[in-house]
Amino acid sequence: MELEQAAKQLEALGNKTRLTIYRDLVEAGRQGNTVGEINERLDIPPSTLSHHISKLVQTGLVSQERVSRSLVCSAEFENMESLIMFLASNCCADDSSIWG
Amino acid sequence: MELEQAAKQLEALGNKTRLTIYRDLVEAGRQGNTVGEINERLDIPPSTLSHHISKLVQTGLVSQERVSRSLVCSAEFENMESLIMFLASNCCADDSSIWG
DNA sequence: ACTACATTTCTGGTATTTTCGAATTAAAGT
DNA sequence: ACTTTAATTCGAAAATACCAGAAATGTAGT
Repeated sequence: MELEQAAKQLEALGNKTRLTIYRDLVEAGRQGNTVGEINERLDIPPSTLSHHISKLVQTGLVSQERVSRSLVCSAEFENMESLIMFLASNCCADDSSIWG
Repeated sequence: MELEQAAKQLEALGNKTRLTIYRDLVEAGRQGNTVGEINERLDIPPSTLSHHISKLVQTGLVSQERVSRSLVCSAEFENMESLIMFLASNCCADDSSIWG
């Protein structure tokens, strides 16, 4: 992964609200959650929520798929893994210390 | 690690300049780099650089120690590892897929 | 005390982010 | 076509981030 993309993903996660949203999606697993469900659970106004989700989608950490009237959001686990890999290989002293 | 602290650290790393600074410190290893060395290598104006480093220090990702007239900055590897652990355990589908 | 050096803090300007109500678009049922 | 539901986009305010020159601070040598 390139530094610039990593920085953008880190920035997207570097906000309490968005990190909470992302974690909620992780908990939901592959099947994801609709925007409405996230809204109900976390009590974030629709427009605010939409912007935050949009930021996560832009960076590839979350994907969206329309199912009838709802938009289902899912965590993109593979991209998160890539980000973690980036941090471990570029930002750690020695991989063995953490991967061992 | 708590969500709020993780968000702050992610935010600190979620900036191209700061992520570059941090990587530079990782490369320098335990012995670190003085602010002046970072300044020379990355060509960032002193005041700007100082602010960025300060943000990294605030979140615990970097530490500073005065050595004579210079300030030596070092990456706090253990805190970075904690952050990676947080991401892997709270923000990934299944640890086994990445730690295997 | 004076000078040089290393870095921070001050200051101010510009840009971006965050927030959220209101208006709008999209989809589905009646 | 009309209504309801689901979510986005618009618009505008407040807060925060970013940048960098100038001034101040701390440290060491003369």
